[in-house]
Amino acid sequence: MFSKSTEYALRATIYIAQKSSKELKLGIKAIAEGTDSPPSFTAKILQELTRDNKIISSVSGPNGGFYITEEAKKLPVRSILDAMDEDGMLYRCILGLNQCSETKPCPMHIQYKHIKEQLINLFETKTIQELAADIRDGEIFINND
Amino acid sequence: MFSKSTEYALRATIYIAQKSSKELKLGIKAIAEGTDSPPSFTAKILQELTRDNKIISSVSGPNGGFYITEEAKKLPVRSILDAMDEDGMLYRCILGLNQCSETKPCPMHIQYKHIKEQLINLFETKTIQELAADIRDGEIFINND
DNA sequence: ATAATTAAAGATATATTTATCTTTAATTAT
DNA sequence: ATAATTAAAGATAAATATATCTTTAATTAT
Repeated sequence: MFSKSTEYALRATIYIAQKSSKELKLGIKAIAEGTDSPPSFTAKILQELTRDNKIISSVSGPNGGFYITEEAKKLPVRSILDAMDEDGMLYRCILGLNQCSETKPCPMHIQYKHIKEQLINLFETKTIQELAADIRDGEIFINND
Repeated sequence: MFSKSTEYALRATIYIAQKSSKELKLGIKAIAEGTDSPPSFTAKILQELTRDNKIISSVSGPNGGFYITEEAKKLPVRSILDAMDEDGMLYRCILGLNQCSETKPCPMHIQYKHIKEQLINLFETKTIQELAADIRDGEIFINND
């Protein structure tokens, strides 16, 4: 469905939202371990999410690390896809046709339409906060242990 | 959603199912043009679909080309994903976790579950024949013209 | 049989994705 | 101020996906 980069971005963001606060920042190593992701690659990805503090915030130096603001936690999960330049995935034709639309549908368009709408709805309405809350509450996991 | 290879495979198969018969085979050039796909890459992909005549059949030489048997037309669209080794996509965790399951769900599992079921259902029940019939009947398109 | 046509197979090329490593800059504690 | 710590930035490497081109094999028409 998504690229590895985006998977790591989603996992890292959810993990940070669950475990960190402005007072308790997370280092790259902890994040990578907590989400079963390669550390240096995750670092690169967090740079993208941190750019302009769009989604993740960071501070260099001792006791530095990554955290997410309460404001950013309210962003829809879709904003992570946006930051990774993969939001197009949600809206594309499932057969990869550029011209596919209501008036010029591909053979799978009508069937896929409903599914696509639900996918879009999921990513546009579910917030980072909500996913992190789930993980905190019950038996929800963000790694492979 | 899918790789370019799989998109081309889906488009080519549907196109062949709609336009060809054992009597009227289609050349690689016609298929590539009809589906807005790169010819030589499409040729490679058709080799995979033709292997063991699993999905597409082919004949070399003059008046040769690609066609699909009535039997193969009855295969679910999923069999194309199988042939392209991309059927895993339908069943994977949306966050890319190996251990994600009912009993060990990722933060998106419960929400995504319903959508995934519909995706699987679409690809497992819809046949190649049905998609080709749609395209024949009405205003359904398989290219970008 | 020969020539023409077409797909199959194989070699190669290019682009993109995934991943790591090194250097730099920022921040903090002492 | 200095040293230590941490992320940012940049360079590089490896793997995979995408794409093309050439040679071979199969088939058909003549």
